[in-house]
Amino acid sequence: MGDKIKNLIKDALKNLDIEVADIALEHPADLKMGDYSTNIALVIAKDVKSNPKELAEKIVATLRQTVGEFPEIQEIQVAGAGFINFYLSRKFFARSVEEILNQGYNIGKNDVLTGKKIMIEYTDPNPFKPFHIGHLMTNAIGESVARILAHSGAEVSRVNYQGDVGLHVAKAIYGLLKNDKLQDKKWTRTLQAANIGRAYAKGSEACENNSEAKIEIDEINKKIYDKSDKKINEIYDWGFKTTMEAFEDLYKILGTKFDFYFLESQMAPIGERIVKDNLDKVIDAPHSKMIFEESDNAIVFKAEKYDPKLHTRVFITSKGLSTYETKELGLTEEKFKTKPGLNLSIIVTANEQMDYMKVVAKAISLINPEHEKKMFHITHGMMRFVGGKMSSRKENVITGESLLSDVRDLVLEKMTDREFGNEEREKISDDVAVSAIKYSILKQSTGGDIVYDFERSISFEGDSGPYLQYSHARANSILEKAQKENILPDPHAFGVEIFEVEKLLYKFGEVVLRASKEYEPHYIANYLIEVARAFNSFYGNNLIVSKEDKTSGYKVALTYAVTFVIKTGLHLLGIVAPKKM
RNA sequence: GCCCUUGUAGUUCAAUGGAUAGAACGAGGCUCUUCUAAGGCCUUGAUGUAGGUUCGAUUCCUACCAAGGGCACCA
Repeated sequence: MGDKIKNLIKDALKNLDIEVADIALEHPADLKMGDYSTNIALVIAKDVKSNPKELAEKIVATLRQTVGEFPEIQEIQVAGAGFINFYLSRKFFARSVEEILNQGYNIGKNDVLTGKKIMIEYTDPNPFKPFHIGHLMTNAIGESVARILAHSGAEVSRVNYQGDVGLHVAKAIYGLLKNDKLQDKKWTRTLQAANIGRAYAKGSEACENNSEAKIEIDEINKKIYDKSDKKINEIYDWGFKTTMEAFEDLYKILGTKFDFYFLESQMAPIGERIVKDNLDKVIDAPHSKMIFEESDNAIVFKAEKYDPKLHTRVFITSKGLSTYETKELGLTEEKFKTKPGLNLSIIVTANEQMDYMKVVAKAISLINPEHEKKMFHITHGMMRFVGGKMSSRKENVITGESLLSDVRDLVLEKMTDREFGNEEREKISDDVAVSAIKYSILKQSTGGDIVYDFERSISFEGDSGPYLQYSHARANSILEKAQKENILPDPHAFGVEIFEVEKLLYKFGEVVLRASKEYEPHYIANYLIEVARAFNSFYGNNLIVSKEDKTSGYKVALTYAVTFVIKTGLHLLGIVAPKKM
């Protein structure tokens, strides 16, 4: 529709002997100001030496001569400083409702990424450490972006990258060795994993405050690498399996299914090979710059030579161990190998990793420019909470599991007066809890920090995930009633009134497209709230299912369209929309 | 010190260079013998400071102020 209006304006301008390169057409923020709006008169007024308002009137007069051929357009008006507003017709909205019914859950799809292979890495919790709400944040964003890109036609692979070796594992094993109770196998997988997380916190604390413990932890670390100690090997195998499986349990509830797992220990030798192949290699000869060079017995990359905003980072330590940066080189290569023909490799992390990711990216651009061009880093803000910084090294960490169960309890409390089977009740409480948490993360743009507020994140009112689910469930309940009363959806049985919710529904595809181009789920979250609000208002002011009402079939059709849009939109946020709640 | 984020109602967040800066929470009032009140309706309140570009700036540029993060062997 937008293109049609643009062409219409172009033709009108041509009639007035005005040529323009591009016409900005937008949806006014306020529905009273029309469905589409252009500022073209304001933009070109100066060039054609005219007053914007008069020019707008002139353009509108010309537009009106041809607009009769377009039954979708009801009215064109000049408003404000010289805006031209287009009001769409009753027929247009009815047609858009019909279109949504035809598309069903395919609504909002586009094909800008059709044929593209995209890999997206997110979540990345480390075995032996707690899965905390920071991981929940990365998971929510990554999963949502993955689904949005798939809705734009991309072939998406989900990837998880995890630190299976390193000091954190040694700390956890130290904590376990010092406290047998934390190794108890009689608990559920989830509780065992929580104990391992506790052991990590204890080991970490000991490492900071006790020099003997630090030496012991270093010993353990060596033994983990060379696998020389049977007892440690046993604990390692159990701890690795237990924490990894506990993560899987959580992914199931969260609605994530990874296609590939990469482990740091496996990436290290691949990265080391790349570093060694490029050691002292001179590139960009006139300036005799090198990629990797030796400095203080370590192998480093002096990125500031290429970009003054970057800095030097160590890739291989003086002890010969590869750092995160080197493993990242290996990981990048592995990703492209795993998925031949990969067009885009996305990584989602907190923004504290931004600067060194840039250094790594610079190194890759020198080694393999083709890969670097296909990489994209989505950074999100830090999850912080009232009362200080959260750290899994201390025990003031909120784990994903504990947060979920707290929210679930509140949901169950709220559901006591509704009738459900036990299994159904469990499933719905999971879905609503996940929705409360994910929505509180996804409703804001990904750049900034999130101040974590327990009360707020579990809110079921207003601007929340459960509000969206509730709106969807209510709509479904109406559809059930309509079915019982044998009122079929009929997109042609409309009356004169145009409901606000109709004016929102047809924009869904544009919102998905924008979210997909900018990797920003919050556009969808905000849009869905608007739709839900408009629907709830419609619901409150209209009797939808009614034998006496000749337009009831249309209202039912509209309600169907709302469920398709909300359910599909929630899916793109990684949230399930239950039929009842 | 240098680099990167971010500064919007009391609070948490929106606003593809546009019109009267939107929500939600909070506070106050109304609303369920019609389809789920986790709802609806009404009232209340904000662009860090100083310049610049522009017909028009929350948005772009510069400086300053404030918060957070990063800057060599942790990830």
